[in-house]
Amino acid sequence: MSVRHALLALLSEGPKYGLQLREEFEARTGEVWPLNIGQVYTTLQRLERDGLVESDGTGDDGPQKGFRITAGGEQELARWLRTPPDLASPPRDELVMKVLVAARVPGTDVHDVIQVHRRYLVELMQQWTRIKEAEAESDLGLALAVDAELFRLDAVIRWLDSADGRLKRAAADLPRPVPAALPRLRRRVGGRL
Amino acid sequence: MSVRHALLALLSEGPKYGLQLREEFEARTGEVWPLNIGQVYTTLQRLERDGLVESDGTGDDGPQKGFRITAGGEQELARWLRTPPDLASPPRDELVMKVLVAARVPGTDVHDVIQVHRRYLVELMQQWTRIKEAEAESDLGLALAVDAELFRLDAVIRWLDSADGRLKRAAADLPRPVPAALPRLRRRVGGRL
DNA sequence: ACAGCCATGTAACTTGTTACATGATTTT
DNA sequence: AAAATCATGTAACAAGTTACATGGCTGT
Repeated sequence: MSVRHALLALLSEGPKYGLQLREEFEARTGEVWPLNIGQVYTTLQRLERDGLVESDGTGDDGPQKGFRITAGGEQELARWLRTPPDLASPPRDELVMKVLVAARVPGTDVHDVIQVHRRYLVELMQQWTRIKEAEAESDLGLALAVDAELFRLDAVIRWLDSADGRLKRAAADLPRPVPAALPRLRRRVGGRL
Repeated sequence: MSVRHALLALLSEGPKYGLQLREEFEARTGEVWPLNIGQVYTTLQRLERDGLVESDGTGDDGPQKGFRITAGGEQELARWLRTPPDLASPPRDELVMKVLVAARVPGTDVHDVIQVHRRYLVELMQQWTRIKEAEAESDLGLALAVDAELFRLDAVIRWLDSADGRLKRAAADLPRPVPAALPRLRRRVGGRL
């Protein structure tokens, strides 16, 4: 749902063709987010089907087949830009899932699992930091994209540490607290917009 | 790729059937991550196809059709728990994309877009905090899941603030710095494990 | 002439979602 | 007997990935 709107945004600056869209997408994200070319074409097809873009004669049945955004497309783009992503039921983070689930797999030490991942995350942050120092000064998109990743990784590391603490405390307090079958209540957050 | 392994982990504690897997998954994540029941069944089919789980006679062709993990499944689970997620080319965050892309959509004020989303994120954090205060004491899974979300949201907010600053500075320094066509270099990070 | 690139596309697959269909058992 | 809930599944779709096929143009 994200790439779709990004392409729409690029087209709002003027007609573009497939490969060009990929290049501009990657340029704006400092080459940090590669974009599959196959997806560009299939996404363009769906956008056309939904009436958000249309072919602008040039290069039909040839190279550099241009697309232009429609009025409906402009409208959808404006809507998207002001609508917060649906964070209501949060994305299932893989690392979080590992920890939640590893805590009870027989023969597995959760703290081991946590530390293995923590080391990897710290190393990743160092790599991104090096890239940022070397190149981000001249490339705003790169700086923003790398920052986003650094903030994200930092948050994950801090969560791992807090989870490690919580799990240690829980293990000390009650050896096996297993609240096996609780009454089910489904949580609902957000949804106001 | 995440749910698949979570189910495997649940089955490593003993045979389970479909609905039961959903219930236990949601219990461990404090009901914060709802799990679609349809996905449970299709994932079980794929796991069986791949030889990671097998049906344990009980309830075949009836209700409570049990599955048990195979040796291959145990092995795959252990591998997964120690393999860091591929963070090399980072996930395309929708909010980050909006900002990177909104910066240049004609007739759009990036700072507006940023502030709209910032307000929403702060409100979401407050909601999660309330839930945590009310219920997390008695539910470790919920506490961990909510913490993960709080850390994540906090990171996003801080990134929004830093991006806002960066964009303001960039606008002041050079009115339109557009480095239109840079030499393409694709970034590679990680990949060591 | 041929290698290499630019450019567009298609096929097959995975993960995930929603909605619907179908029975069996339990509750009222 | 009807309604609710438990339980399993299927169909159709969206988004994303990889790999392959095809053709035009360019430089050697």
